[in-house]
Amino acid sequence: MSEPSTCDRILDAAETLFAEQGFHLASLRQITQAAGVNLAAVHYHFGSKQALLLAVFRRRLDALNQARLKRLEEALGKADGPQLEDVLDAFVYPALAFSRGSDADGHRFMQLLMRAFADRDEDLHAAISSEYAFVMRRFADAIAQTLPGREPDLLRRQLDFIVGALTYTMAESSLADTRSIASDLVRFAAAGLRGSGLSAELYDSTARTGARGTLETSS
Amino acid sequence: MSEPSTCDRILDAAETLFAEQGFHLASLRQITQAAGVNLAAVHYHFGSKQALLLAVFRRRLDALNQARLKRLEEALGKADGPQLEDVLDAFVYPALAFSRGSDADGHRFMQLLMRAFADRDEDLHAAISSEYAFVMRRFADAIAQTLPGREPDLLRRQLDFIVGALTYTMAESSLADTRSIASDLVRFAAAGLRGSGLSAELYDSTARTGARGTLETSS
DNA sequence: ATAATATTCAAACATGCGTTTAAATCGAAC
DNA sequence: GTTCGATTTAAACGCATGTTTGAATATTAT
Repeated sequence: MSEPSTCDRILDAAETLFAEQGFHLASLRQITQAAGVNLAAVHYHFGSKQALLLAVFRRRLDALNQARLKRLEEALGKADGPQLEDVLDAFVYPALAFSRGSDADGHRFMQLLMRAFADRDEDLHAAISSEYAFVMRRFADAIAQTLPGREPDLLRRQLDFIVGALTYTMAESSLADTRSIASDLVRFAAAGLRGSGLSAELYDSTARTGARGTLETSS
Repeated sequence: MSEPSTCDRILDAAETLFAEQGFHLASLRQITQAAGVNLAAVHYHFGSKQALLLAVFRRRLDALNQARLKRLEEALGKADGPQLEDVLDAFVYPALAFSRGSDADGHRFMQLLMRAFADRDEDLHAAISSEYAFVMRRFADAIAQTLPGREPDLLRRQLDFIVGALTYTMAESSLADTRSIASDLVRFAAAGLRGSGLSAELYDSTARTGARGTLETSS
């Protein structure tokens, strides 16, 4: 009885095969065969293929969110108030460590996560968003606290830049050192945030000669 | 004969449906019905569903690469040498304009492109890379020219950050103004690049004293 | 007009899919 | 030891898919 349960074996196999081949290409026959369980076990324990995918996501996102929030709490509890780099690191590092840890499936899950963002599956998107919205707002608030006066719309847009950079980086198959990648990304994001406090829209209102017109103010 | 040819009608419908639903979910019956052509026309003109996908990519990537390189040439031809913002804009703006232009299919194609990066389809990945490698190197060289002394490995990594931010932003369905998004992203990327070029030891300011401990201490 | 070629068409083929079913097997509780 | 619910199993169902086929039609050149 040291064997993992049927549910866990299905979840593990599904996570691997969904990430490797995509949701629609990975078949339940493949998954159940890799898990060493019967085909019908999926519908017995989860109800449908789609519900299985959601279960795979939930299991990992819970752990990731917890790790991120724990680090965020540490950053917020500092004596002098939160430092921007600490907040960014609390967001970036757990995800990268998760995607490159000793568990090879972590990396595959992160590829699956990026796939989910690329997909237009609305049910899946909604499920992930609801699982993430709370965490994202905590981080947005913390970052705003370190950048007083920043317009909320611009900050949201810049957070998307960081999420994109992080997601894309995680999906890359390069096996470079996690900590150094996290360091580089935090530094890059912090510099990007600090160095572009004013929205381009404020400049665009007067310069109508195209994007380059607004960009040549590279003082 | 004022109607578009069968090939073009298939390509248009395929681009839309691949982007909306993904490669494996969009069926040839859907595509040929939307195009108003017979089911077998796909195999007659393209050979297979996969070959149709590659044809869809090639048609758009040619145009995007051309637009990017044209703007890059303009940036490189400036009297005082290329400005970092101009080079970044040459990379960012055509993609964003393409994804949000008057042609609604442009946006869908960019979603399809992000999907391709998330997919592990090696044939597709190789085809896209070969179509992109030349352009990417041109831009990497141009950026390196504006940031003398930057370590090539770090620059490559930072370029991936920018590609990720751009790709993720393009896949978002928000309909905000293209030029303002491009400007914000260029400004963010330029600040990120300029502000994080120094090694960790030299990058030392009061704002960062807490980050190093967090980043380089494993939990 | 005729022949040759290129293209379109409706129909079928083989396959794999997610799902369902109903019987078989297991594990405790009484 | 029997009973009863939980779990596993093998088999089948219905359906959609990519692909192929061969005849019908349009296009072009002679």
